[in-house]
Amino acid sequence: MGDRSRGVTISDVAAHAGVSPASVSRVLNGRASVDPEIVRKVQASIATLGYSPSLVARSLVHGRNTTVAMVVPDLENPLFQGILKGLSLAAADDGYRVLVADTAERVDDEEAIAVEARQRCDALVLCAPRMPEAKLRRLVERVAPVVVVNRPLPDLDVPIVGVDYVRGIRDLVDHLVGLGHRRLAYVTGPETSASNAERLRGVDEALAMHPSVRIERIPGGSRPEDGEAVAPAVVEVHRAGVTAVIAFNDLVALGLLARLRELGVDVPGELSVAGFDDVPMARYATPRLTSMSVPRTEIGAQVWARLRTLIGGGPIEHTVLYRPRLEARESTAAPAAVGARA
Amino acid sequence: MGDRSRGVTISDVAAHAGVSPASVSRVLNGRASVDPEIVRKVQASIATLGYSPSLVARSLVHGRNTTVAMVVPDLENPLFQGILKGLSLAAADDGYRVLVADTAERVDDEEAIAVEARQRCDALVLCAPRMPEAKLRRLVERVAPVVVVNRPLPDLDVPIVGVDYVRGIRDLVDHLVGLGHRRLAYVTGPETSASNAERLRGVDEALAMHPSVRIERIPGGSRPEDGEAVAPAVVEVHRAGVTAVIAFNDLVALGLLARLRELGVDVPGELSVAGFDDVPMARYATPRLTSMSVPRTEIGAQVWARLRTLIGGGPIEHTVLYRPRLEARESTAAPAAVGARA
DNA sequence: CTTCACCGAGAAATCGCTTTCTCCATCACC
DNA sequence: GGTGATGGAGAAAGCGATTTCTCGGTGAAG
Repeated sequence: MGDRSRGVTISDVAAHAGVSPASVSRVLNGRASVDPEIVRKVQASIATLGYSPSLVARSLVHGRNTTVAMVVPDLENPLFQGILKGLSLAAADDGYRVLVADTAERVDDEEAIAVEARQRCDALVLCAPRMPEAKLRRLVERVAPVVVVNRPLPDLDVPIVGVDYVRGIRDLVDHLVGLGHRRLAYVTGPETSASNAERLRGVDEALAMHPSVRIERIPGGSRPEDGEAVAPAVVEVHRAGVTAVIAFNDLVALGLLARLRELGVDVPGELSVAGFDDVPMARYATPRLTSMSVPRTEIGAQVWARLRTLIGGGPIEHTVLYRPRLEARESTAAPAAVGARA
Repeated sequence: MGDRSRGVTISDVAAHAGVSPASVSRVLNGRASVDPEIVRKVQASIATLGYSPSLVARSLVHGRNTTVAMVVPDLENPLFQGILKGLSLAAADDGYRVLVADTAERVDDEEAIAVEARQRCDALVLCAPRMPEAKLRRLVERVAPVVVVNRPLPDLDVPIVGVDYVRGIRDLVDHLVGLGHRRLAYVTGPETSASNAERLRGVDEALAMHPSVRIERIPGGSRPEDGEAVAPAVVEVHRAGVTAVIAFNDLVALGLLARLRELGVDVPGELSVAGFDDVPMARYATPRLTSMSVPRTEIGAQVWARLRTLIGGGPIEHTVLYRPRLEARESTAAPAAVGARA
């Protein structure tokens, strides 16, 4: 590991400088006052020998790694990328590094991967949108300290940082209703996805608040391909009177948009389309995609803040949910002047 | 670290099972034959105590971590994400984990970050497209074993995995020329970027092969914003006769595409646009973006293969360059029926 | 029946560092 | 000038595993 200097150890330095290893350690860590002469000699020896201390040995003594792990279902998802980036940068400021563990969407392996990752680190960040809740609860206890992302876990002592999907969907529906839409459709995410469940709650709440509105559900997915695949179904509901579609996320929305264009559906002229997450590409889509913006890197930074507290023996901080912000762009507009009532 | 079970050590297990720590270790690692009765007892004790061995202690003994680090300038870049993903999955198959170090494009910190990351790991993957070559060469020697991504470093003993940008650009130009274009433009990447330099070489070689072709250079960048910003300049050269544009990468191309649409330029009717990298979103752009596909995750896997060899004390394997594959989509087409000669 | 090779299990050394403990010397103060 | 407080440096004890070394016991061979 730190062995790039071919195994020169603290004892080598000590010998070379004619002092004890303890003194070298003191010089290294500045923990106690040391004779300036010794400091000088030790530093000289360190330079000469090209010594650099073994972090592993240090870790063994201190019982910590200054490393945390983040478990994600799919590194190619822009949301997780953003969180990883924010986490990684924030952690770096405190001298911590982040290890990534991509579970490649294999839900069954998630637990084992998380436990293994935890072994190597001081703490864990868990993004496991598909893991069954009971399993997740057990896991969380095993791997503490841990911060959970985007999973509500009521009554469990674990810090959670997430997105208020319920509110986000409500706000998005409000936006569309405000534009005059009364018949909407929601292209669902993966069935087992917790954040999809949240979004569905948002749909329900929105329906409760807008009695005159109807929202169809169309089984979708989480990737652009899913968006493409669902396009015919969307066209169908559109024919039946739906004037606006909310996709599970931007990836789906972008796929959908591409396919709709090919199917000759004018967005937003005939049909409004909105996504969720506001991925970087959303604003470069054609038309520029209306989306609910989620502060990805900020979430990552917040996760780190929670984790750091935990590692330092601090209290389990409160759950924090970020409220997505509407980014109204070109893909949503008032419905064509047909009967606006359903 | 593995301390989730509150510091139960191998000695605790040994005591509980009434055997020596050495035996517990043997049972754990299956290195030698052990009395079945002891095995049973030890396993029982392990289960009872919820013991799990400290990876750090192991690392200290073995002198390795089973962890490698990847240094990237920007985790939000789809290319690096793909490589990270491929690397991470391939490494996981061999029981290795990947630590990420995002340098946030701060070229000056790259060296320090790399060295620090290397301390924690058995090996390094270096993506440093902007680092001055001399500096990179020095660094590479310090942090070995290391694999370098996307940087040609002639005569240096280091495995390199990369993309043949030169060839890629040539092929892309061929594609455009084949469509009938004679006057092209290349929107450059960051000035200090090594892969931009490669692309420029590709441009030169292409020019040499097509004497009748002219290629303007337009200073650009590497992000969608840069693509948007450069749009007016592109329009200008278009007015002057350019019929096809190659962007440094897809992100730039996508930004450009969005802006061109707003400027009323028909792609590919009036102007063909091509990107590079074939990011996931390329095929969902409007029009679907022609690009040079780069096997991102495959590169990551290949990087791991090289790294593993190196870690195992194997030879420095040869440089491997992936030749990008043309993904001809809708954004490129034959030029409008004006004079096809420049 | 004795001797030797072999095998399995515990004791102990080791990995490279930090930290406590111990000791010696210096200083201040009475 | 003697004594206690102080401080700085080395010795040694961990941290938690692995691995070598050592030794006692068993089985086979002479």
